[in-house]
Amino acid sequence: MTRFAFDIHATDGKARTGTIRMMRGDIRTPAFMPVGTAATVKAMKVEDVRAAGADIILGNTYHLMLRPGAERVARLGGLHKFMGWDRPILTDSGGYQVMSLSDLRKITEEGVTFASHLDGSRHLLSPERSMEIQRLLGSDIVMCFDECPRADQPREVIAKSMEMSMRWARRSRDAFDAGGEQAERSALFGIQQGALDEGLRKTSADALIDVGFDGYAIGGLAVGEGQEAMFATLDFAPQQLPADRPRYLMGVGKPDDLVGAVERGVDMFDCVLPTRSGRNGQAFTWNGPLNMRNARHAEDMGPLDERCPCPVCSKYSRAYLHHLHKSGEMLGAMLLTEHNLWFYQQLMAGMRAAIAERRFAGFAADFRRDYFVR
RNA sequence: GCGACCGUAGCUCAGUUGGUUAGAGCGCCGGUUUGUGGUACCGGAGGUCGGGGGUUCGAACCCCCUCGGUCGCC
Repeated sequence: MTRFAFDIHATDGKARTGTIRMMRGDIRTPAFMPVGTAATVKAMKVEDVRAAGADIILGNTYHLMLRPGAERVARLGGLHKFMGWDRPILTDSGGYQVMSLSDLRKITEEGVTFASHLDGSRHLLSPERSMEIQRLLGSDIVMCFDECPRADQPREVIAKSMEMSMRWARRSRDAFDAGGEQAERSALFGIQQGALDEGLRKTSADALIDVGFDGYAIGGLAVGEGQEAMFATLDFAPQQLPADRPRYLMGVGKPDDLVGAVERGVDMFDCVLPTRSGRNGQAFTWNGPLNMRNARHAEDMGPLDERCPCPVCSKYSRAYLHHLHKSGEMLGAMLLTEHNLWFYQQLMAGMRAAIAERRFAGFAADFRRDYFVR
């Protein structure tokens, strides 16, 4: 069995399409990974996540270490068995969540001590502990423990943070390699930092390449800098990373972000948007996003999206979805989440096919024409 | 017929020693959400304070009349 391989089937401009082969299954790229933070893609059964077209989902070190605890998940047979998903799982390392969720963070060379958002209890997360937790979870793609600074910081702060993340990347590599049998079944990705700065991004990429990883993530984007700045960074950042390895843009994004990033050479994505927005009434369609709470849907018996073959669009009306969301019914969250995941997966499938047939530019133009109507 | 209490935003209500542009929750209208703190967050519209008269520099608040409602007593 292949531990990890990345075959690129076709390229079109900077865009590529391929397959990542892992022991638990193949991942078609460009890939979108639904976020399943706490051992669940919220509001979705795993069989429905798969039916939507997902090859891989994401889980979280930070959340699972706090509840139910990594050691408990291990005793229960690992994350896959625990949640009923037998395909690949990528686990985030906790670096981002420590920044975005916890209080009382104290960052040292050793790692980060922080207070849990659940009960205020103190915890330490370091490269070594993050690798251990991800091993206990049984992760397929393990992420290096990094620090994700806010983008609005001075260059020297960004630089110092990036340099520490690069030292942590080497420690993550060493700890991962010491993980025994689990290391022989899983892959480790490094995470490039450096915010919007081309020089820092290059330094970061070279440091990661020197260590050597199965794949390379682009971190520290989509943290408030705006799409224009993000795209400007993606004009150079992916090319600084090895062409024969998957490139993963962390935390992105909106449908138009995904198209623009694939256009610039990105292979993998994850984002809470389709699931979180689904819970809050926003539906993504080929004609742009819709707020299903808006009164104009109240008596619209049409489907969410005429072009969508998903189970929701083939059965339920906009009027019904409007009612469910106005009423706070949980089925509303479930149905919109399911549609949104289908939409995201169809978008990825469309991009893969377009790249394979070398018509990506046309696909992107058609997408933007329809998505930004009105 | 008499008495008490009550009438403030679409709904339920807050608002006294009378004092700046009358508030809340819900509802309504709209927006936001990017390596997820699962019913979130942000903004907006909306009121002749039942009606009329009076007192006062000034009334949702005090006085009189009136309309409507609830309860109680004859």
